[in-house]
Amino acid sequence: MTSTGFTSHQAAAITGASLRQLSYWRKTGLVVPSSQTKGGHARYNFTDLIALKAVRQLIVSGASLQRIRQNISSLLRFLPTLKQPLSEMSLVATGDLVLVFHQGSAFEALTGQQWIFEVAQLEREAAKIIDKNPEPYQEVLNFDDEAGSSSNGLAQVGGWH
Amino acid sequence: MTSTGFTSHQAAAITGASLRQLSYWRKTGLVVPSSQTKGGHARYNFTDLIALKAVRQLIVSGASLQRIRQNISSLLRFLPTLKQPLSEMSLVATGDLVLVFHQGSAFEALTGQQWIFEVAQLEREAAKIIDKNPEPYQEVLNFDDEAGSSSNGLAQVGGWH
DNA sequence: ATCTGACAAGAATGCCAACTTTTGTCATTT
DNA sequence: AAATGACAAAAGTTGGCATTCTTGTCAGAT
Repeated sequence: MTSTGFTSHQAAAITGASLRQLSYWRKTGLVVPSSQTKGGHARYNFTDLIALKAVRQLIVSGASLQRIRQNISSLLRFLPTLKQPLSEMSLVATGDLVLVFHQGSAFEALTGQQWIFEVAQLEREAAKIIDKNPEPYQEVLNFDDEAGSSSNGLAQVGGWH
Repeated sequence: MTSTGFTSHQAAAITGASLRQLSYWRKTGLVVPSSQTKGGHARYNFTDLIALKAVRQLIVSGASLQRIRQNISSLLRFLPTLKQPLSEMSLVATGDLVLVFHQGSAFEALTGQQWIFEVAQLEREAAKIIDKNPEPYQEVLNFDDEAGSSSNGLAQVGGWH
Protein backbone atom coordinates (compact mmCIF):
# COMPACT_ATOMS: atom_id res chain seq x y z
CA MET A 1 0.00 0.00 0.00
CA THR A 2 1.78 3.12 -1.20
CA SER A 3 0.92 6.14 0.87
CA THR A 4 -0.35 8.66 -1.65
CA GLY A 5 -1.32 12.20 -0.99
CA PHE A 6 0.07 15.61 -0.18
CA THR A 7 2.30 16.21 2.78
CA SER A 8 1.63 19.01 5.22
CA HIS A 9 4.31 21.09 3.58
CA GLN A 10 2.86 20.58 0.14
CA ALA A 11 -0.67 21.24 1.31
CA ALA A 12 0.50 24.41 3.01
CA ALA A 13 2.34 25.58 -0.09
CA ILE A 14 -0.60 24.85 -2.35
CA THR A 15 -3.34 26.31 -0.24
CA GLY A 16 -1.50 29.18 1.39
CA ALA A 17 -2.22 28.07 4.92
CA SER A 18 0.58 27.84 7.47
CA LEU A 19 1.81 24.57 8.91
CA ARG A 20 0.64 25.73 12.29
CA GLN A 21 -2.83 26.26 10.91
CA LEU A 22 -2.89 22.85 9.28
CA SER A 23 -1.84 21.38 12.58
CA TYR A 24 -4.48 23.23 14.54
CA TRP A 25 -7.23 22.48 12.06
CA ARG A 26 -6.24 18.85 12.16
CA LYS A 27 -6.27 18.78 15.93
CA THR A 28 -9.61 20.52 16.20
CA GLY A 29 -11.20 18.47 13.45
CA LEU A 30 -11.82 21.29 11.00
CA VAL A 31 -9.94 19.60 8.16
CA VAL A 32 -8.51 16.19 8.93
CA PRO A 33 -6.34 14.56 6.26
CA SER A 34 -8.13 11.59 4.77
CA SER A 35 -5.16 9.37 5.37
CA GLN A 36 -1.86 9.24 7.16
CA THR A 37 1.40 7.33 7.12
CA LYS A 38 2.08 4.50 9.48
CA GLY A 39 4.15 6.96 11.49
CA GLY A 40 1.15 9.27 11.87
CA HIS A 41 2.15 11.90 9.31
CA ALA A 42 -0.64 13.62 7.44
CA ARG A 43 -1.46 12.86 3.81
CA TYR A 44 -4.04 15.16 2.27
CA ASN A 45 -5.90 14.11 -0.84
CA PHE A 46 -7.22 16.52 -3.41
CA THR A 47 -10.61 16.82 -1.79
CA ASP A 48 -8.84 17.80 1.39
CA LEU A 49 -6.97 20.46 -0.55
CA ILE A 50 -10.27 21.88 -1.73
CA ALA A 51 -11.43 22.16 1.84
CA LEU A 52 -8.15 23.69 2.94
CA LYS A 53 -8.24 26.21 0.14
CA ALA A 54 -11.82 27.09 1.00
CA VAL A 55 -10.93 27.61 4.64
CA ARG A 56 -7.94 29.69 3.69
CA GLN A 57 -10.03 31.78 1.31
CA LEU A 58 -12.74 32.32 3.90
CA ILE A 59 -10.17 33.54 6.38
CA VAL A 60 -8.75 35.91 3.80
CA SER A 61 -12.30 37.05 3.16
CA GLY A 62 -12.66 38.01 6.77
CA ALA A 63 -14.53 35.09 8.27
CA SER A 64 -13.65 33.63 11.63
CA LEU A 65 -12.79 29.98 12.06
CA GLN A 66 -15.78 29.42 14.24
CA ARG A 67 -18.05 30.51 11.43
CA ILE A 68 -16.08 28.53 8.95
CA ARG A 69 -16.49 25.36 10.93
CA GLN A 70 -20.16 25.38 10.09
CA ASN A 71 -19.38 25.18 6.41
CA ILE A 72 -16.34 23.10 5.79
CA SER A 73 -17.26 19.79 7.28
CA SER A 74 -20.51 19.77 5.37
CA LEU A 75 -18.64 20.77 2.24
CA LEU A 76 -16.40 17.74 2.67
CA ARG A 77 -19.43 15.52 3.07
CA PHE A 78 -21.04 17.26 0.13
CA LEU A 79 -18.25 16.88 -2.43
CA PRO A 80 -18.03 13.10 -2.69
CA THR A 81 -21.76 12.85 -3.29
CA LEU A 82 -21.60 15.01 -6.42
CA LYS A 83 -22.35 12.99 -9.50
CA GLN A 84 -21.06 15.52 -12.00
CA PRO A 85 -17.36 16.00 -12.61
CA LEU A 86 -15.90 18.38 -10.10
CA SER A 87 -14.03 20.06 -12.91
CA GLU A 88 -17.17 22.01 -13.69
CA MET A 89 -17.42 23.23 -10.16
CA SER A 90 -16.38 26.53 -8.72
CA LEU A 91 -16.22 27.53 -5.12
CA VAL A 92 -16.91 31.03 -4.00
CA ALA A 93 -15.84 31.71 -0.47
CA THR A 94 -17.46 34.91 0.69
CA GLY A 95 -17.93 36.65 3.98
CA ASP A 96 -18.74 33.57 5.95
CA LEU A 97 -20.12 30.94 3.68
CA VAL A 98 -19.14 28.78 0.77
CA LEU A 99 -21.14 28.76 -2.43
CA VAL A 100 -20.70 25.85 -4.77
CA PHE A 101 -21.33 26.70 -8.38
CA HIS A 102 -22.02 23.71 -10.46
CA GLN A 103 -23.68 23.26 -13.80
CA GLY A 104 -25.34 26.62 -13.87
CA SER A 105 -26.79 26.52 -10.42
CA ALA A 106 -25.48 27.35 -7.00
CA PHE A 107 -25.64 25.54 -3.72
CA GLU A 108 -24.84 26.70 -0.31
CA ALA A 109 -22.26 24.32 1.03
CA LEU A 110 -23.72 24.18 4.50
CA THR A 111 -27.23 23.09 3.66
CA GLY A 112 -27.02 22.08 0.03
CA GLN A 113 -29.80 24.58 -0.46
CA GLN A 114 -30.33 25.85 -3.96
CA TRP A 115 -29.39 29.43 -4.34
CA ILE A 116 -29.22 30.43 -7.97
CA PHE A 117 -31.69 32.84 -9.47
CA GLU A 118 -33.04 32.24 -12.92
CA VAL A 119 -32.34 35.01 -15.34
CA ALA A 120 -35.73 35.40 -16.88
CA GLN A 121 -37.71 35.36 -13.68
CA LEU A 122 -37.85 38.97 -12.59
CA GLU A 123 -38.62 40.00 -16.12
CA ARG A 124 -41.40 37.47 -16.37
CA GLU A 125 -42.79 38.58 -13.05
CA ALA A 126 -42.81 42.14 -14.24
CA ALA A 127 -44.57 41.27 -17.46
CA LYS A 128 -47.13 39.21 -15.59
CA ILE A 129 -47.99 42.01 -13.21
CA ILE A 130 -48.28 44.50 -16.01
CA ASP A 131 -50.66 42.25 -17.88
CA LYS A 132 -52.96 42.01 -14.90
CA ASN A 133 -52.97 45.70 -14.05
CA PRO A 134 -52.58 47.68 -17.25
CA GLU A 135 -51.43 51.10 -16.12
CA PRO A 136 -52.37 54.51 -17.45
CA TYR A 137 -48.77 55.10 -18.49
CA GLN A 138 -48.13 52.76 -21.37
CA GLU A 139 -44.43 52.37 -21.93
CA VAL A 140 -43.89 50.26 -18.87
CA LEU A 141 -43.04 47.24 -20.94
CA ASN A 142 -40.21 49.02 -22.64
CA PHE A 143 -37.24 47.87 -20.65
CA ASP A 144 -34.77 49.71 -22.91
CA ASP A 145 -34.59 52.63 -20.60
CA GLU A 146 -31.77 54.91 -19.63
CA ALA A 147 -30.51 52.51 -17.04
CA GLY A 148 -28.70 50.44 -19.62
CA SER A 149 -31.10 47.55 -19.89
CA SER A 150 -30.70 46.10 -23.32
CA SER A 151 -33.54 44.55 -25.22
CA ASN A 152 -32.71 40.95 -24.60
CA GLY A 153 -33.59 40.82 -20.96
CA LEU A 154 -32.09 41.74 -17.69
CA ALA A 155 -30.63 40.50 -14.54
CA GLN A 156 -32.72 38.57 -12.19
CA VAL A 157 -32.84 37.82 -8.57
CA GLY A 158 -35.00 35.20 -7.09
CA GLY A 159 -34.88 31.69 -5.81
CA TRP A 160 -36.20 29.90 -2.88
CA HIS A 161 -34.67 29.97 0.49
CA MET B 1 -43.28 63.25 -21.27
CA THR B 2 -45.06 60.08 -20.41
CA SER B 3 -44.24 58.86 -16.94
CA THR B 4 -43.12 55.30 -17.43
CA GLY B 5 -42.21 52.83 -14.75
CA PHE B 6 -43.65 50.60 -12.10
CA THR B 7 -45.90 51.90 -9.37
CA SER B 8 -45.25 51.06 -5.75
CA HIS B 9 -47.94 48.43 -5.86
CA GLN B 10 -46.46 46.81 -8.92
CA ALA B 11 -42.96 46.95 -7.57
CA ALA B 12 -44.15 45.42 -4.33
CA ALA B 13 -45.99 42.65 -6.14
CA ILE B 14 -43.04 41.89 -8.39
CA THR B 15 -40.32 41.93 -5.79
CA GLY B 16 -42.19 40.60 -2.80
CA ALA B 17 -41.48 43.60 -0.61
CA SER B 18 -44.26 45.30 1.30
CA LEU B 19 -45.49 48.79 0.52
CA ARG B 20 -44.32 49.86 3.92
CA GLN B 21 -40.85 48.59 3.15
CA LEU B 22 -40.75 50.36 -0.19
CA SER B 23 -41.78 53.51 1.58
CA TYR B 24 -39.17 53.17 4.27
CA TRP B 25 -36.41 52.28 1.85
CA ARG B 26 -37.35 55.27 -0.25
CA LYS B 27 -37.36 57.59 2.75
CA THR B 28 -34.02 56.34 4.02
CA GLY B 29 -32.40 56.34 0.61
CA LEU B 30 -31.80 52.61 0.30
CA VAL B 31 -33.66 52.29 -2.97
CA VAL B 32 -35.07 55.49 -4.40
CA PRO B 33 -37.22 55.22 -7.53
CA SER B 34 -35.41 56.70 -10.48
CA SER B 35 -38.38 58.88 -11.32
CA GLN B 36 -41.68 60.07 -9.95
CA THR B 37 -44.91 61.60 -11.10
CA LYS B 38 -45.61 65.29 -10.85
CA GLY B 39 -47.67 64.49 -7.82
CA GLY B 40 -44.69 62.84 -6.12
CA HIS B 41 -45.71 59.22 -6.66
CA ALA B 42 -42.93 56.71 -7.15
CA ARG B 43 -42.09 55.17 -10.51
CA TYR B 44 -39.55 52.38 -10.37
CA ASN B 45 -37.66 51.36 -13.49
CA PHE B 46 -36.35 47.89 -14.13
CA THR B 47 -32.97 48.59 -12.63
CA ASP B 48 -34.75 49.71 -9.50
CA LEU B 49 -36.63 46.43 -9.49
CA ILE B 50 -33.34 44.55 -9.56
CA ALA B 51 -32.19 46.45 -6.53
CA LEU B 52 -35.49 45.91 -4.76
CA LYS B 53 -35.41 42.21 -5.50
CA ALA B 54 -31.84 42.00 -4.26
CA VAL B 55 -32.75 43.74 -1.02
CA ARG B 56 -35.75 41.54 -0.58
CA GLN B 57 -33.68 38.44 -1.23
CA LEU B 58 -31.00 39.52 1.20
CA ILE B 59 -33.60 39.99 3.90
CA VAL B 60 -35.00 36.56 3.18
CA SER B 61 -31.44 35.26 3.36
CA GLY B 62 -31.12 36.61 6.85
CA ALA B 63 -29.25 39.85 6.41
CA SER B 64 -30.18 43.00 8.25
CA LEU B 65 -31.01 46.20 6.41
CA GLN B 66 -28.09 47.94 7.94
CA ARG B 67 -25.72 45.45 6.36
CA ILE B 68 -27.60 45.55 3.11
CA ARG B 69 -27.21 49.30 2.83
CA GLN B 70 -23.53 48.78 2.21
CA ASN B 71 -24.24 46.82 -0.93
CA ILE B 72 -27.28 48.04 -2.70
CA SER B 73 -26.50 51.61 -3.54
CA SER B 74 -23.23 50.55 -5.08
CA LEU B 75 -25.03 47.84 -6.98
CA LEU B 76 -27.28 50.48 -8.48
CA ARG B 77 -24.27 52.54 -9.47
CA PHE B 78 -22.62 49.39 -10.75
CA LEU B 79 -25.33 48.10 -13.06
CA PRO B 80 -25.55 50.97 -15.53
CA THR B 81 -21.80 50.83 -16.13
CA LEU B 82 -21.91 47.23 -17.32
CA LYS B 83 -21.18 47.01 -21.00
CA GLN B 84 -22.41 43.48 -21.48
CA PRO B 85 -26.10 42.69 -21.70
CA LEU B 86 -27.56 42.28 -18.27
CA SER B 87 -29.42 39.24 -19.51
CA GLU B 88 -26.28 37.22 -18.93
CA MET B 89 -26.06 38.37 -15.38
CA SER B 90 -27.15 36.63 -12.23
CA LEU B 91 -27.38 38.02 -8.78
CA VAL B 92 -26.74 35.89 -5.77
CA ALA B 93 -27.85 37.51 -2.57
CA THR B 94 -26.25 35.67 0.30
CA GLY B 95 -25.87 36.28 3.98
CA ASP B 96 -24.94 39.88 3.74
CA LEU B 97 -23.55 40.63 0.33
CA VAL B 98 -24.50 40.57 -3.29
CA LEU B 99 -22.46 38.65 -5.81
CA VAL B 100 -22.86 39.56 -9.44
CA PHE B 101 -22.20 36.69 -11.79
CA HIS B 102 -21.50 37.84 -15.25
CA GLN B 103 -19.82 36.17 -18.17
CA GLY B 104 -18.16 33.45 -16.21
CA SER B 105 -16.73 35.58 -13.49
CA ALA B 106 -18.07 36.99 -10.28
CA PHE B 107 -17.94 40.41 -8.73
CA GLU B 108 -18.78 41.55 -5.32
CA ALA B 109 -21.35 44.27 -5.79
CA LEU B 110 -19.91 46.55 -3.17
CA THR B 111 -16.37 46.88 -4.43
CA GLY B 112 -16.55 45.43 -7.92
CA GLN B 113 -13.82 43.14 -6.73
CA GLN B 114 -13.27 39.99 -8.72
CA TRP B 115 -14.23 36.98 -6.81
CA ILE B 116 -14.45 33.93 -9.03
CA PHE B 117 -11.97 31.14 -8.76
CA GLU B 118 -10.62 29.56 -11.89
CA VAL B 119 -11.27 25.88 -12.11
CA ALA B 120 -7.82 24.75 -13.13
CA GLN B 121 -5.92 26.78 -10.60
CA LEU B 122 -5.77 24.58 -7.54
CA GLU B 123 -4.91 21.62 -9.74
CA ARG B 124 -2.15 23.57 -11.44
CA GLU B 125 -0.80 24.68 -8.10
CA ALA B 126 -0.73 21.12 -6.92
CA ALA B 127 1.08 19.91 -10.03
CA LYS B 128 3.59 22.72 -9.74
CA ILE B 129 4.45 21.91 -6.14
CA ILE B 130 4.82 18.25 -6.92
CA ASP B 131 7.21 18.98 -9.74
CA LYS B 132 9.45 20.98 -7.48
CA ASN B 133 9.48 18.54 -4.60
CA PRO B 134 9.18 15.03 -5.95
CA GLU B 135 8.04 12.95 -3.03
CA PRO B 136 9.07 9.42 -2.07
CA TYR B 137 5.48 8.32 -2.48
CA GLN B 138 4.79 8.49 -6.20
CA GLU B 139 1.09 8.42 -6.88
CA VAL B 140 0.51 11.94 -5.70
CA LEU B 141 -0.34 13.08 -9.19
CA ASN B 142 -3.13 10.61 -9.49
CA PHE B 143 -6.14 12.70 -8.61
CA ASP B 144 -8.55 9.85 -9.31
CA ASP B 145 -8.77 8.88 -5.71
CA GLU B 146 -11.61 7.58 -3.63
CA ALA B 147 -12.93 11.05 -3.00
CA GLY B 148 -14.66 11.18 -6.33
CA SER B 149 -12.29 13.40 -8.26
CA SER B 150 -12.63 12.47 -11.88
CA SER B 151 -9.77 12.54 -14.32
CA ASN B 152 -10.58 15.80 -15.99
CA GLY B 153 -9.80 18.10 -13.15
CA LEU B 154 -11.31 19.19 -9.94
CA ALA B 155 -12.87 21.98 -8.11
CA GLN B 156 -10.84 24.98 -7.41
CA VAL B 157 -10.73 27.76 -4.97
CA GLY B 158 -8.59 30.76 -5.40
CA GLY B 159 -8.79 34.30 -6.51
CA TRP B 160 -7.32 37.47 -5.30
CA HIS B 161 -8.82 39.45 -2.50
C1' DA C 1 -54.73 55.37 -5.34
C1' DT C 2 -50.61 56.80 -3.08
C1' DC C 3 -48.07 59.09 0.29
C1' DT C 4 -47.14 60.94 5.14
C1' DG C 5 -47.28 60.90 10.05
C1' DA C 6 -47.68 58.71 14.49
C1' DC C 7 -47.53 54.89 17.71
C1' DA C 8 -45.65 50.51 19.14
C1' DA C 9 -43.56 45.86 18.89
C1' DG C 10 -39.65 43.44 17.55
C1' DA C 11 -35.02 43.23 15.80
C1' DA C 12 -30.40 44.85 15.22
C1' DT C 13 -26.37 47.41 16.92
C1' DG C 14 -22.90 49.32 20.03
C1' DC C 15 -20.32 48.98 24.05
C1' DC C 16 -17.80 46.70 27.74
C1' DA C 17 -15.75 43.11 30.33
C1' DA C 18 -14.75 38.21 30.97
C1' DC C 19 -13.70 34.27 28.54
C1' DT C 20 -12.31 31.22 24.66
C1' DT C 21 -10.18 30.42 20.27
C1' DT C 22 -6.49 30.82 17.01
C1' DT C 23 -1.78 31.51 15.58
C1' DG C 24 3.18 32.24 15.97
C1' DT C 25 7.50 30.89 17.87
C1' DC C 26 10.55 27.82 19.77
C1' DA C 27 12.09 23.65 22.06
C1' DT C 28 11.60 18.71 22.13
C1' DT C 29 10.31 14.21 20.36
C1' DT C 30 9.53 10.52 16.88
C1' DA D 1 10.98 15.93 8.04
C1' DA D 2 7.06 16.18 10.67
C1' DA D 3 4.44 16.27 14.86
C1' DT D 4 3.72 17.77 19.75
C1' DG D 5 3.86 20.72 23.77
C1' DA D 6 4.22 25.11 26.08
C1' DC D 7 3.90 30.07 26.40
C1' DA D 8 2.03 34.32 24.92
C1' DA D 9 -0.09 37.73 21.84
C1' DA D 10 -3.89 38.68 18.93
C1' DA D 11 -8.37 37.94 17.62
C1' DG D 12 -13.04 36.35 18.20
C1' DT D 13 -17.16 35.18 21.18
C1' DT D 14 -20.62 35.78 24.85
C1' DG D 15 -23.87 38.17 27.73
C1' DG D 16 -26.22 42.23 29.43
C1' DC D 17 -28.08 46.64 28.72
C1' DA D 18 -29.10 51.07 26.45
C1' DT D 19 -29.89 52.87 21.96
C1' DT D 20 -31.31 52.87 17.31
C1' DC D 21 -33.50 50.83 13.26
C1' DT D 22 -37.48 48.40 10.72
C1' DT D 23 -41.96 47.30 9.97
C1' DG D 24 -46.97 46.89 10.65
C1' DT D 25 -51.12 49.21 11.37
C1' DC D 26 -54.12 52.90 11.06
C1' DA D 27 -55.69 57.65 10.39
C1' DG D 28 -55.47 61.61 7.56
C1' DA D 29 -53.78 64.41 3.47
C1' DT D 30 -53.08 65.05 -1.73
